[in-house]
Amino acid sequence: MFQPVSSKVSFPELEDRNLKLWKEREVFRRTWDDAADKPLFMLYEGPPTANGTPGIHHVLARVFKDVIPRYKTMQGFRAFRKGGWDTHGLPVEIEVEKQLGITTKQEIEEYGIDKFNALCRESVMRYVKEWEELTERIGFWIDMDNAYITFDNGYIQSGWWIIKELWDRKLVYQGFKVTPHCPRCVTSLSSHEVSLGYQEDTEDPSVFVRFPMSAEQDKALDAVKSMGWSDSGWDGPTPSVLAWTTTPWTLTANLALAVAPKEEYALVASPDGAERLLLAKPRVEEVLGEGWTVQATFKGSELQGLRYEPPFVNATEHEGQPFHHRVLPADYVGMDDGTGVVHTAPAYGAEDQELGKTFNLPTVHTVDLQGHVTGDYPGTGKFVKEADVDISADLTKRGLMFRQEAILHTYPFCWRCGTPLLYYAKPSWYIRTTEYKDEMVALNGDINWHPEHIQQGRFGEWLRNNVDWAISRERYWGTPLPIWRCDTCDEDECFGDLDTLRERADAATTGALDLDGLDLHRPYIDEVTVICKCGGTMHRVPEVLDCWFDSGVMPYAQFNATSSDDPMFTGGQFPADYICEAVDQTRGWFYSLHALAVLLRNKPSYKNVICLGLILDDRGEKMSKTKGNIVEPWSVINAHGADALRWYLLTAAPPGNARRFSQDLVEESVRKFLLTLWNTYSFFVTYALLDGFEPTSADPGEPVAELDRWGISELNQLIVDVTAEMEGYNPTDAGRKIEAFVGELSTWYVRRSRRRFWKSENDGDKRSAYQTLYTCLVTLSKLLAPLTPFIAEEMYQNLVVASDPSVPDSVHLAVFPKADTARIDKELGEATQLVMKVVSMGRAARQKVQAKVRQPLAEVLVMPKTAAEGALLLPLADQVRDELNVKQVQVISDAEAAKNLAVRLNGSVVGPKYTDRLPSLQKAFGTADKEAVIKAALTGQPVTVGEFTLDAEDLDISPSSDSPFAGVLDGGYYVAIDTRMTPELKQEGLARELVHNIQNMRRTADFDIADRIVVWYQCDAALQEVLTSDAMGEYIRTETLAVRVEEGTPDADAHVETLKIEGMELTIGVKRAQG
RNA sequence: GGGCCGGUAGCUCAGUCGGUUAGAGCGCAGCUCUGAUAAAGCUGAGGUCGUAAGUUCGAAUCUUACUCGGCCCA
Repeated sequence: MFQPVSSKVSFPELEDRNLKLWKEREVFRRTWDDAADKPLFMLYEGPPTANGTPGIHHVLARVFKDVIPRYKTMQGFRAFRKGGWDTHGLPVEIEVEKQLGITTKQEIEEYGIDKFNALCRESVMRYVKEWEELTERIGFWIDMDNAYITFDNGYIQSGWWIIKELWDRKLVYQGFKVTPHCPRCVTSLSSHEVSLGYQEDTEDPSVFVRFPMSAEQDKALDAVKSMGWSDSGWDGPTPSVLAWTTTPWTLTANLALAVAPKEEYALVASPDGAERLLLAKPRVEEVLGEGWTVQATFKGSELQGLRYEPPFVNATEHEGQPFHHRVLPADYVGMDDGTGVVHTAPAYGAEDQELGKTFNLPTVHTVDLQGHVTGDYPGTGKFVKEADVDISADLTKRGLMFRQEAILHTYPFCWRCGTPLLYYAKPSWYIRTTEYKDEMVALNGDINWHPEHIQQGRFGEWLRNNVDWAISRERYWGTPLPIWRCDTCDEDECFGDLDTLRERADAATTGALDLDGLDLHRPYIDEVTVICKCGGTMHRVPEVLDCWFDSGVMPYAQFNATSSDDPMFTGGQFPADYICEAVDQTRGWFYSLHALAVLLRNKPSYKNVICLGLILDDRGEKMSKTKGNIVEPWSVINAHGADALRWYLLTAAPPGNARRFSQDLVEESVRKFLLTLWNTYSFFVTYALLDGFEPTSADPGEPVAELDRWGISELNQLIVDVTAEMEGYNPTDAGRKIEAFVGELSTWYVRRSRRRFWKSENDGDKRSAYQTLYTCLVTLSKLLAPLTPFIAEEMYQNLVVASDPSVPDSVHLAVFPKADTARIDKELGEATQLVMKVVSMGRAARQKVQAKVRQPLAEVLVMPKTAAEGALLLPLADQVRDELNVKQVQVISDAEAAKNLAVRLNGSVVGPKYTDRLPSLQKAFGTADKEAVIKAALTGQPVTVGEFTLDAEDLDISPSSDSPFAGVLDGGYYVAIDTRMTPELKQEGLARELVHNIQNMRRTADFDIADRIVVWYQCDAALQEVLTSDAMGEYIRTETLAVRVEEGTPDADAHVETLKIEGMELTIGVKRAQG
């Protein structure tokens, strides 16, 4: 027998109960341990950082991560779900800096790297407990007991192995990376820190500088010939390229001039002909004003290779070859400011550096890390902003300054100390991902992206514009870069494992260290020195690896793999079947996973990915700590429960879209879906208990009742749909379809079936109704299990486990439903939709004439749109009759319908159309055969009235007011009720009115549904006639479970009310019958 | 400045291949029904489908430009 289920429910309590049940029965563990023979389904958990409390956006990701493995488990897979923690990186260090009240690297080193890193280690796991609690509470099943942690030695060694693999393939190199740098703090700033310090209206110099073309040029260059160059030099004044900059100090490091390859450039001569300048044609007038004449024009691409004289001598050779300063093409050059020629100093601009890499330019520094000019330049020794003055003066003196002004613009300053930031190229370690760009792009095509547009859009775009991946950071708390450099000969060597390192370690200095027990972090690993082949001593380079590298090695490091023969590669643990993160991971984890897998295995590392949009607040703004609009997940969960939150997050919006979040919307989704489901469930259990219904596991066979056949048909269609959506990684539409089904189950199936459960005979029809509803509820519990695991478990336990010990003891160990497509009856589905349409129109018709549904009527007329629909409707006429409370349903033709309709000209259409001919049309229309006109118009045919041909739009058809039928016309359907009353109908109406009132009294008196009662009444003759008539009296007793209905004074303890029915007053008393 | 996504009722969202009258839920107003419901039903108010142009017999849907919002990059 089932446990009774109240319609009142607290979802949070229900969830606590089931959390305990899962724990006691070890359900999650058994999905793995008892499934050793099943195929693996791999989830890779993108590790969160546990140095802050989880927010609602984390819940979003965790719910979507959870849904798919739960579904796959029920489909017969062994779902691998190992948790993980991201523990390294700058945010952790900044947190500790705050704690210590320090801000610079120097202070960290003074404090002691060992102590600093110990604090980092502590800090990063500070909120692990909160994360674990929330994870468990929302029902995200992931193995947190065996989570991988990126700071573990085992994890670090996997990273080392991968660096070594890439190193051996010559894919790791040291180059320069331009970063925003604070010369006072002597440190790089993260992009987040930079964005804290932008200042508008900063005054800076704005200088236009001549770059005279070199006397020596490449003979192959057509452009220089047309400018008048030959072996003997320039014919006429030497032309100069004109370029613009706001940082004169970077001119000391100028190595190239960049032009837009697709734009047009012009060689122009000054009005007096003494000067010739080359710049972008669209910029000529704005920069030079009027009077300059165009001598020749060139595509930017034609200028590539043009040699010029740099303002300062800074490089004459590179990699053993003579170096010449040249014009080079770059897509980033714009036409909106400057001269369309961009001065390029690879050491002091990110784009400059990229261009430098493309064309193999050296990186020449003329400024030190404190921002002081070095070498032999104007202003040497001064801070760059002061040196600007000296440099400008020098250029003016040498005639290279074309124009000098000042501008106001937005410039970044250090958020800590207010010093202007410099973009500065620092040595950095790279992985040569560009070598595998084509493979990365191609293999991205094998990944199943949701939403699809990310694949060729944001992610594809990112891959196509790939630049080498900078993987090192000059910091402390991170995986140390396993590269040692010789003090003597500068040789670098990479160590991929501890054994090799141990063999090569310098016993004299390292001997005392126990490598196996060593914390592989700084500063300890830095103490290990190695003897170089040259005999010198090698020290580890100071850098640590970026935490994105940590995340990218996760597929291998979570198994502590240290070789490409590791069993994980052949055991199905790679690649992942599924990952899920928010869209901000496009350049983060999605990329780091993909890049490393392509480089290492020439394979994608995930097959399917759901890429989630951001969560915004209820006003559509991004949630952030500073705005204070963060929604705390616990308050939502405590108020509405985890299933409610899950359901809302899963179904309210497509996962890829940015979405607004508000607690009100969660509440709405509870009311709309969870409560409807619960009430249906509660209804079933309540009546099943009354009737002693026991489910059988045997297939009850084809149900007899049309309604049951419909329910089962819709249910099987639902299984087909939900399975398809889940297989397509679309839990949102799966959920929406379930919601639609539950709605119809509750408001159509159950409402229509109420009397079948309520009637006293325990016959086959009743049993069929129970069996149908039972089947629907049990199937729903399984379909819902991945989405709302708690309520699904609650229903399954009570409906299935309690009465059948042979089934799995948790819905999450059960098999996902399989559709019986033979039971899907599409025609019946359409017919039922039609019934709903007709019933809806019938109610509208009743409403029009204020005819209560409680009052039976003789007949309803239905004109369907097509004859075929009429045939579809007829077998279900009973349902229409019942819903509309009429004695008869008649399907009628257009012609018959026309009798009850009126037609007039649609003035607003006909008026403008016929203007002055309107009176004669009206005359003709007045004498026309109205029924013929209506009939034609209903079928959409044009109709001839006198000399006029009228279309449907010219006519306005409406139910006729002088017909006894009150009708409604909508979309080609006509439904009309017969408003004529007979004494019998009237009496029946009164009887129903009495039943209605007595039922209300039962409820007010708080009787149990099954209580038998005694009824007393005092009323006038008309009502008494109803109460005492054979047919109606019996009907009233049956409906109200009355053992006696008698005239007289109620017992003193009866519940008594005085009522008015149809203007007639009566007094009724009700009381529980004895025994 | 570049890339991607979105803009449909007061709110949250559907809208299939371009095709009849652009829908649902919530909210609001009125009515009805009800011994499962914290429900449900009916009616009404509420829409320039972001704007404009184009393609087409026909555009919420396709194309282009613009605009607003969001994200990423520079």
